[in-house]
Amino acid sequence: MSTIAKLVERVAPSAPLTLGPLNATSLRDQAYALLKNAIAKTDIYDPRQELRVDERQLTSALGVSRTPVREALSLLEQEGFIRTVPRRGIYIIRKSKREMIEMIQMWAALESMAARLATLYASDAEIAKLRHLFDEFQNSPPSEHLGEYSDANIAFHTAVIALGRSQTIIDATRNLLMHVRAIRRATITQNDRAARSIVDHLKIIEALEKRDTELAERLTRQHTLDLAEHVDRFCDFLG
Amino acid sequence: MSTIAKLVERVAPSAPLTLGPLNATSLRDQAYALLKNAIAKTDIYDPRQELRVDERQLTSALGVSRTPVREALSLLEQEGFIRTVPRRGIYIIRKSKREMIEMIQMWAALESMAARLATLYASDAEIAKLRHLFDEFQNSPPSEHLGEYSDANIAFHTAVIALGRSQTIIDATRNLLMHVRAIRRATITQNDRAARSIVDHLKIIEALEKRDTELAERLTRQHTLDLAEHVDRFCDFLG
DNA sequence: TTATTATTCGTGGTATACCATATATGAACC
DNA sequence: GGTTCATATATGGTATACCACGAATAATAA
Repeated sequence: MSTIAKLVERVAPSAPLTLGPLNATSLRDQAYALLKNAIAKTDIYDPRQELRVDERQLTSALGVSRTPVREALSLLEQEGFIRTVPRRGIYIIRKSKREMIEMIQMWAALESMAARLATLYASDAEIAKLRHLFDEFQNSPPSEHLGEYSDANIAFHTAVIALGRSQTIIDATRNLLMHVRAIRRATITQNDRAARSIVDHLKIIEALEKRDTELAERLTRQHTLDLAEHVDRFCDFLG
Repeated sequence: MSTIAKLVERVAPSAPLTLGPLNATSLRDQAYALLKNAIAKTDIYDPRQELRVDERQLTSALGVSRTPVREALSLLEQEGFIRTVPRRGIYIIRKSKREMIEMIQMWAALESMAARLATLYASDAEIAKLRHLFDEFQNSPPSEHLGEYSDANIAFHTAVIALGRSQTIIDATRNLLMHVRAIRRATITQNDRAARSIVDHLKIIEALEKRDTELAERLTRQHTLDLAEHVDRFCDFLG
């Protein structure tokens, strides 16, 4: 049984007797969500990780036919998570270092635009909430809670994007996050980056509060471009 | 026969006797490309335009079964070009004004990042080519050749993005272009925007030539944000 | 043993039949 | 004539059988 298949839970485990709409969403969408979650949870950069996805094995594991599974896989392929090679198999894609850097640069472009929009359209209350994300790290240095800080770090960037109120940008960054998240986690422990990033974040929050459009945009962009630069230098474990 | 179906040509018209690989690409990909082209050529904002897509009609028009057509439609749905309503039908999506503005803003974010990258990585020769796009408009005002100028305008923006050498950004903007193109064409005739835009373009080219990263980025962003602003004011024909 | 050929098997791709249900149609009744 | 209910139809969703092709394996010859 493949490693991915193990992560997958059955769609309908032991069918409880709840009434109501039995299947609000299509099997295709369920399979899509399930697979995407499985991929997100997998550390695809672990060299020992099996990257093969067995289509027919999935269908039996999910208890559905090939059709909805194949449609879900088609979507994932278009999003760049997997690649299907005719008569060879379906494989989870391991992004190269260059691709990872490009994705971070694109993230920088979108988040900085979101920051710009946030200075124009977000409410004071919404911006104020950003500070709370780091309340617990005010007195104790983040280096002591790297796991929690990493989550807060990602939550911060996601929140800034949400403040921009552009559903288009929010949607576009959702998939990017899946790829970038692993790198953010890995690099947070390097070079005291946690402590530095919290300084940057506070400056960004201040710029947003002052409604300084250009500054908020520039700081946000530069903060993420720094990550791209860091990956370029220190993440040679990527292809 | 639906309007879309009329635009679709048969996949294999009268099968010429050329040897070689008969079907290099899968039927799914062929159907996908065909449908996307058909949608691109359709003026979906013409109120008389039929937006219904008949799945079974398509299969007979293309001479293939439902499976590859359905997979192609799935991809187009995920890209936001169509929407399938269970037991109702499949419809081409007409973007709302807000969505259009968001897409233009996202375009601004990505193209300005590409301009930034271009100042760092593009060659002088590549940047020089940008000027040629407007050679024919140097002496005669663009208002006399709006059709050609509109094409050159779009070519310019696409070229700037290509100079950034980020395949990720290039791919991401390709779909955006399909939506934004119609608006660029429509607005080029308004408010003497053609003449103004050519001035902006020349300034952007100069900034790229001078390798002024911040300036090139800012000018590019502002130029496209101006379009968003213009659409917000004058394009009420959008939902 | 090694090289070559034949065969099997696994894979993704495609065609097709069937299903569930919302809508449309029309018949029956008041 | 209008309302209600039963039936038919159309549509997207799903299951399944089959296909073509290449890789892996086995069989065979040198």
